[in-house]
Amino acid sequence: MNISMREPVIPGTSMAYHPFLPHRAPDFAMSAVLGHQPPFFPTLALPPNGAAALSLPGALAKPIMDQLVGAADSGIPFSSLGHQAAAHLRPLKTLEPEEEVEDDPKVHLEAKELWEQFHKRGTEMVITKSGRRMFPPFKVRCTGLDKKAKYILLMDIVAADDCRYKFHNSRWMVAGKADPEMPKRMYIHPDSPATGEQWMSKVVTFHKLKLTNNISDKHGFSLRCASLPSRSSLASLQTILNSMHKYQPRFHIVRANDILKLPYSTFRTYVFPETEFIAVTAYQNDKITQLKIDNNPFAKGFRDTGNGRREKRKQLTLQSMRVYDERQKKENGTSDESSSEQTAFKCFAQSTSPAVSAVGTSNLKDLCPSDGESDSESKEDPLEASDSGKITTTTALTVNNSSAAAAPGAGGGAGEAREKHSPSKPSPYPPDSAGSRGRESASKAAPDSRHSPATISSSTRSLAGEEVKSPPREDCRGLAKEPFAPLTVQTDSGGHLAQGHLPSLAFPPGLAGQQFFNPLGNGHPLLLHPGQFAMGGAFSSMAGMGPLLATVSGASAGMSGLDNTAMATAAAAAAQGLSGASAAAAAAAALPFHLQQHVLASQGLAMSPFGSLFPYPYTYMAAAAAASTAATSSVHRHPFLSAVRPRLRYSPYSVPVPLPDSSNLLTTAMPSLVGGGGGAEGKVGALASSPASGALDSGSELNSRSSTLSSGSVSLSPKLCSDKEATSELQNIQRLVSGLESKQDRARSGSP
DNA sequence: TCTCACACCTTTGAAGTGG
DNA sequence: CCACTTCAAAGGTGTGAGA
Repeated sequence: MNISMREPVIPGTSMAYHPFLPHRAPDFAMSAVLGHQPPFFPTLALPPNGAAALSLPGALAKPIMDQLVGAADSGIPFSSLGHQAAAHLRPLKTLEPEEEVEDDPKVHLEAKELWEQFHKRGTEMVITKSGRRMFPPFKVRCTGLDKKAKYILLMDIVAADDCRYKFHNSRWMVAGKADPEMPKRMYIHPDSPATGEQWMSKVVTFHKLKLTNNISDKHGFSLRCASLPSRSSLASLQTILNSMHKYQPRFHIVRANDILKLPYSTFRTYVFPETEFIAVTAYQNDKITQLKIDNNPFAKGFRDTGNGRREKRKQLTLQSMRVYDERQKKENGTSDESSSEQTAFKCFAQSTSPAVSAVGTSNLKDLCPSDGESDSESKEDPLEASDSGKITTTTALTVNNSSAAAAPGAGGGAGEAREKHSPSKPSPYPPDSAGSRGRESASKAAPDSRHSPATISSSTRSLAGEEVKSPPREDCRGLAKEPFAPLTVQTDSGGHLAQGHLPSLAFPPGLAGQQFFNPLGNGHPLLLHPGQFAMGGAFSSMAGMGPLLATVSGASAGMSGLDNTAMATAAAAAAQGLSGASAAAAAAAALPFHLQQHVLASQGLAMSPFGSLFPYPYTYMAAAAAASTAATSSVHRHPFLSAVRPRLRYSPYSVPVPLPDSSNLLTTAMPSLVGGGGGAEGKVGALASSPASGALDSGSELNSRSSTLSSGSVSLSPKLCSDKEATSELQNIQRLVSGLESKQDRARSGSP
């Protein structure tokens, strides 16, 4: 990246996009300057003091983008572009070789069985104003990464469908159309960027991510944050969800050595259908509650097996009943003592199950008839049962994978680390939090780090247990050994995003309109751990990235620039019941490419009701999203979970080239369907054994343990940074940025 | 349906202790 | 200086009452 901040400010750019303005978040988004679909339009949510550090010369964006878009549309060689545009093409071009290097990432969901158990019951995730963690925690293990290359790992949570749900008659039912979707945020793993080797050596966890329904939540660290967040808040960032709506977490791998390159990097997206959940403010399904209680160590106090509140309550009640019984006996000497006693016991036994064999345990038995051993383990240590015990044991029994167990080196190391940890104090998330403290048990984590041969193959299970038999899934059924397997999308080549073919993409009914196809086009802001901004390299390169990362400025042209056809399309889409986003996407799809960007950007910005936090709400998606959404008028998002894992490559760097039809895309997207098409999916089972079992905790010991991270972009773990240090870093950043700002101000005033 | 205070629990890190 | 233990604060849970 060789772009200098001394780039002259180009006039005519809306100040609203100036990132230095205090009333706006340091939002910057890279427009689809070259016709590709940026995986998302990131809005960095930053710690207050560091926010300015990401301030970028957004004012440059529009004119440059106009040049690029114009060139892309007209086929003008980039070399003929003005120096500004050309300057911004350089980094893109230099990235190409890196993107060309073939790696074959595979992602395996940790605690898969646990997730499946929850999923069978229609998992609920509690969301609160202050934010609640996900349980089970979202943890994955990566393989197939290029050991040397650096990757950024992200997670986000998107709506699974367009429905609102209600819990009625002990089951979740659709209760209408979804409420307007909350602005989404990308959660960047705090260890990002790290080498593939480092990622693969650990379990990547995102348990620090919290779910909230509080739209004024500040934990995205917007500019509006008035004070330096506490250390705890640094480590826990939140994403906003709607209660009673269904969501799907997604995991993204981006090969990039700098967070700032995210916008033009290739995204590989992995979706694990079993991680789908319904957000609730209070548990609706008792079974879910019990399952959580039985598995979440923090809820230990509610277990029937221990001395928790429930047990005490139960005992109290039991005691009072006994007293009552005795009184009855005295009053009525003819009563059957034993029977009355038993009656009382039966009553509780039925309602709450015996202490040792908890309800949850029995539930698990129902779910997993064969894992009696898990049960016993869970009794001994429910905590272990949650992640290591049950899951690991079950895994050992049911998952035919010895790769993890065959990783003695790493496992041994982890085991040593675990020795420090008191066995009586297991971590709730052994592979991560325990690992972060060097207590991880390899013997437990290793079996957990199984590979999923079916990881890349399609799932035969649809959401909510429905059996949606889409042809692709039928085709892949034979390949899928596991009921759940991640969907993968790789964003890469951008040809199909071009205007001409957009509406013609023939996605399977299930995929068309499926949000999954625009998953990264949602305009997710980025949730970054503050430590990730303590990157000298990042900031230095950031300066040059300004224009590219800057928003699609000048999008204020907005809808006024729409032609009638586009408007009609949008109106029609809206009339057909599409969401606003869909309608917008439809409109965009009907527009010339360069207009699409503007329209969408404009809408997104205009519609953002959340101020600085959400400059690019859902509608701020680009062409791919538009294509997928517009491809069908019937919103059928579900299918993306039931369909074959698509693997799309949206190259951020290529000029849009219309595809003849969708077959090309699908060929790439569904290698499992098109024989040999995809390679990655075809290599099921060919995974190398996972190295260590360890945790790449959000707290992240990665950086502290490893000195191999490049010095320029090492992300400091929040845990490792004291507040003082963080403050200092942020102040430095602020100074840096203030310098940039003054530069830019001068440039702006000096330009015509 | 949501919010809040609450009790119960784990995690975390600092302080203390001993070798 | 290191390893270990102890302790207290912080924070994660589901509960249940009330709005």
